[in-house]
Amino acid sequence: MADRTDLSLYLCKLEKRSPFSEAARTAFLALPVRQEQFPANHTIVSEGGRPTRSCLLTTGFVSRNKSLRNGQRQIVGFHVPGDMVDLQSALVMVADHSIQTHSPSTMLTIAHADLLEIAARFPEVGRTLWFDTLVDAAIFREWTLNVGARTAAAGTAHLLLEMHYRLKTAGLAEDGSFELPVSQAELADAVGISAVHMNRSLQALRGQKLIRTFRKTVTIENMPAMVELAEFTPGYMHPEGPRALPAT
Amino acid sequence: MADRTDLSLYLCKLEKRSPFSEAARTAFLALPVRQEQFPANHTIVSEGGRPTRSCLLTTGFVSRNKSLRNGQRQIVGFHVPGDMVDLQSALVMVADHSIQTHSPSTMLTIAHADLLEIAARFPEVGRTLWFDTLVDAAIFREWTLNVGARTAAAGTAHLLLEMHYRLKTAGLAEDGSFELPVSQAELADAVGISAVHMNRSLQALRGQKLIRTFRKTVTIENMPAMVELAEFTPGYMHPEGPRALPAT
DNA sequence: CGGCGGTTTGATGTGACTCAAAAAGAGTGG
DNA sequence: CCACTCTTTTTGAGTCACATCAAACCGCCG
Repeated sequence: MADRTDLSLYLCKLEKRSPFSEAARTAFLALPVRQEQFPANHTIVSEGGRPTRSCLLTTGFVSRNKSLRNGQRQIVGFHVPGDMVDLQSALVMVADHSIQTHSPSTMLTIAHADLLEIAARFPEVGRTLWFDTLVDAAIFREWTLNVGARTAAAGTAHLLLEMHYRLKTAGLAEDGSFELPVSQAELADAVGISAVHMNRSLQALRGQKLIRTFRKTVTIENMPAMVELAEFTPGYMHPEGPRALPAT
Repeated sequence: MADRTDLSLYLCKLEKRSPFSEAARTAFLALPVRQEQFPANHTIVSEGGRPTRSCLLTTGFVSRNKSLRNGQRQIVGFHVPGDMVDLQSALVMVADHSIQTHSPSTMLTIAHADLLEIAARFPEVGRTLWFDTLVDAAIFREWTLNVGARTAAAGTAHLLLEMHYRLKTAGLAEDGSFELPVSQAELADAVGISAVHMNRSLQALRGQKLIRTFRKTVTIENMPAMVELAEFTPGYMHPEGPRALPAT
């Protein structure tokens, strides 16, 4: 799970969903990658930019956000190691949102042309990347619900549960504990509330002994109550993987 | 643009983005479809359901929504004729949201197996469907911004502008006028505000002579002011189409 | 030790919600 | 064409969740 300079981390995740042929696996691992390092709070892609490579996050923490003229920022998603952060740029030419690190991060970048080529050559690879995009979209939908319909406390709880779930899947959480290198102001931008109110929502969760925080580590103390409050059901992330390929 | 019992409507839209080979075009039009009719306010897919066919909307108006236990409902997207409403179910087995008609609608449905098969056989088809999903995701992101960061009036304006833009692209709007067969309560669920507040937001827009409404017809009277208020930039829908396929 | 980003607290304002009921349309059947 | 019902829109009043502003506090780093 540690720092890798090859794509096996991502391959592993993809194949957990549906296996590749031997040839696809070989070609995938042979994709030319470039490793890049970024400091914390660094903007990797800006809204309106035209990235030329897609990024696989191997260590660190990044977010995707959009902003309004008045300075209001909305974080529309977080990414954890093992995520293809900028898969969409493979096909979409101009970025409709920014991507930013929250802790020092390392990425493996792949040229779009290479990604499209392997997707075209091996249908199972294309299908899996498409599925990745579908899961991404499902997470955005849930986030809309979070921001639009849930109360501040429930939305916050939901965000924490999602991050816990995803980090655990990536092997980066234990016993309901995980590192969240994100300030309260940033969490607020993700849930669509003010920083002050985020602070008070977290206090409420702590007061009810649902969570505990120390430095940037969050511990979920009462998982059932959190799940109940947030109405969290991880099904929307589709851990079951994609539909099996029709027999050919 | 009218009622068609074949897929040429959708093919047309897809090929405006990037052309298919002759063989792909033929295979696409030969996909076995089934035409289905639904009345208004009919639930086509329920959250948790397992649809077996994907739907292309040919006439009517539908939405995708998720709800909370307390009855709060969030509409996460609308669809206009020419949209593949349920493309995602081709790969994702269990629906994470419901799909509902708002006016009498007719759909062409395609078996998932057929869709996956043609996507695998013709890389350009797979790529185009993937792109469709990417645009879908981009719209969800903008919607999150709408619900989380914009004020009620600006969010409402943005929603109206997006619907106008998409309907116009589908040839269903003229001179800033379009049919929106959706009640104010439903619009409220889309913008994440109460029905009463939606009513007052619409009154505000009317009061400033930005829009006019008659029955279910909305007319945008002052396009520049609306665009300014909503900070609407259609770029997020990526009308430029996908990146060109790498020369093989 | 001073400066700095982040967290916490308090006070006050307001945008949006809820409840309730009237008014206006739309659909149905006689 | 009217009477009836049902839905949708509109209005008013009272309340609450959340925003804003401002200042204090804290841990961290140089």
